[in-house]
Amino acid sequence: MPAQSAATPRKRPKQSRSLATVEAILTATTHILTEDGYPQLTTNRVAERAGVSIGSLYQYFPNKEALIFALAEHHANEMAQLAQYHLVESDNCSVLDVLRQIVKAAIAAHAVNPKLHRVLHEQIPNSEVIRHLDQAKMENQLRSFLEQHADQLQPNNLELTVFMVERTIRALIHGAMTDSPQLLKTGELEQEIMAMLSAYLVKS
Amino acid sequence: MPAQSAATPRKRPKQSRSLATVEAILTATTHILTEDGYPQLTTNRVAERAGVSIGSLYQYFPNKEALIFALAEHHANEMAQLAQYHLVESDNCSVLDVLRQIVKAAIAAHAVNPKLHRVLHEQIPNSEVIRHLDQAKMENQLRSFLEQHADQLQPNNLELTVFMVERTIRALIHGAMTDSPQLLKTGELEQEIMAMLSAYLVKS
DNA sequence: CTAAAATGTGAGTGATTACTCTTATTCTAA
DNA sequence: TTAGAATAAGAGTAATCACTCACATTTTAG
Repeated sequence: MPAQSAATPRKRPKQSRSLATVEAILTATTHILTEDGYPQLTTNRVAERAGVSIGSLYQYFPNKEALIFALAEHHANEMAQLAQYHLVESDNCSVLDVLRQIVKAAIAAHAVNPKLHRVLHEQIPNSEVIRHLDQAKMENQLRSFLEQHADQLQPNNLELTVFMVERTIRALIHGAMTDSPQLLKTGELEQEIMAMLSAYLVKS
Repeated sequence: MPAQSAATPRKRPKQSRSLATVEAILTATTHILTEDGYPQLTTNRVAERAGVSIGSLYQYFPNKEALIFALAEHHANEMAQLAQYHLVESDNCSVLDVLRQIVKAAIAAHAVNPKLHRVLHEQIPNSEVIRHLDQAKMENQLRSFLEQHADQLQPNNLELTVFMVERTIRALIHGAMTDSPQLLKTGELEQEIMAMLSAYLVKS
């Protein structure tokens, strides 16, 4: 089961020198992915673009997969961090207010690096692993929200509702990012997701 | 723009012999994809598994991409055909009845070959092209439905509504196929999608 | 200052793979 | 019967790529 070991850094960088190396490698990976796409992502290319030797790359990433996973993890953390920022004050708010906050947070999170996000989810082999990084965090937020307001909500099956809402939000944001970016800019998407989810969730 | 030419058969099979060859190649491709996944899909392997020489493969498919696209097209057609079967009689039915038919049809279509469907959409590079095959057909069905019952429906922006409903249905079915197959078998998913979409669409 | 640890280097390797090309076999039509 | 078209065969090729390894340089600590 090298599921972990395959994705675990071979060495931990200890000096600032090596920290810079690792950062340069991750940055180069991001740039190649967003500018040229996954098929152009070779480890030699990454090293070259990072201004680092191929040997150095393999000191910190045991294989290509680990490199991509590290990048995906980093990106997922940045998204979660930004989302958290949108979810500060959820007391003395109506159900709809909190729901709107969640939708806004999800949209904001997807704006961190849309190109990278898309490549990570559409072009990387075994992207399911990457998907679970985002998914798990959002499901937890949703579960907590749905539990707290259970009395004001229509559906009674918690896990099923978490599934429905999480998938719906992510699919719509991702789809808009890809095929209709203007829906995001104008706020139309936020409004329409709210219309859909409030009709589904809230007792009338 | 070799978008077409790259995916166009190099030669059209004319004798029954060659038709069998092409069919064997597509079948072998399906089996390798569903059993071993995309990384294991090499053209030599396909030929071997099909009991055909590699030279023969390249007589009918100019490159690997064209082979995959042909398979995706074939699968999309099978899905559309099965969906159409579920949409025969839509006269003197209520809005909800027609909507339920559409949901049922979409679920049935995804049951044609779930494993292949998943690989095509998750593992193939440039899967967006493949996605559009399914997407376009479903959007047309939805647009026609939404137009016909516009007076009984809440949303007023047709294209936006098509977007919302199409993405939602596909994401939920795909997600259930992947992560909670029992939701499909028990009919829970159909019921919950209906709850969500009817609340969103139908005037109360 | 010095030894050892950490870090960096990049030519090289072995394996893989998409695709070609030449030759052989089978079918069709007249 | 036969010429030519269609089809099949599969060894070979050129390119790519993930990854190693032996060695060089820099940093740290005592």
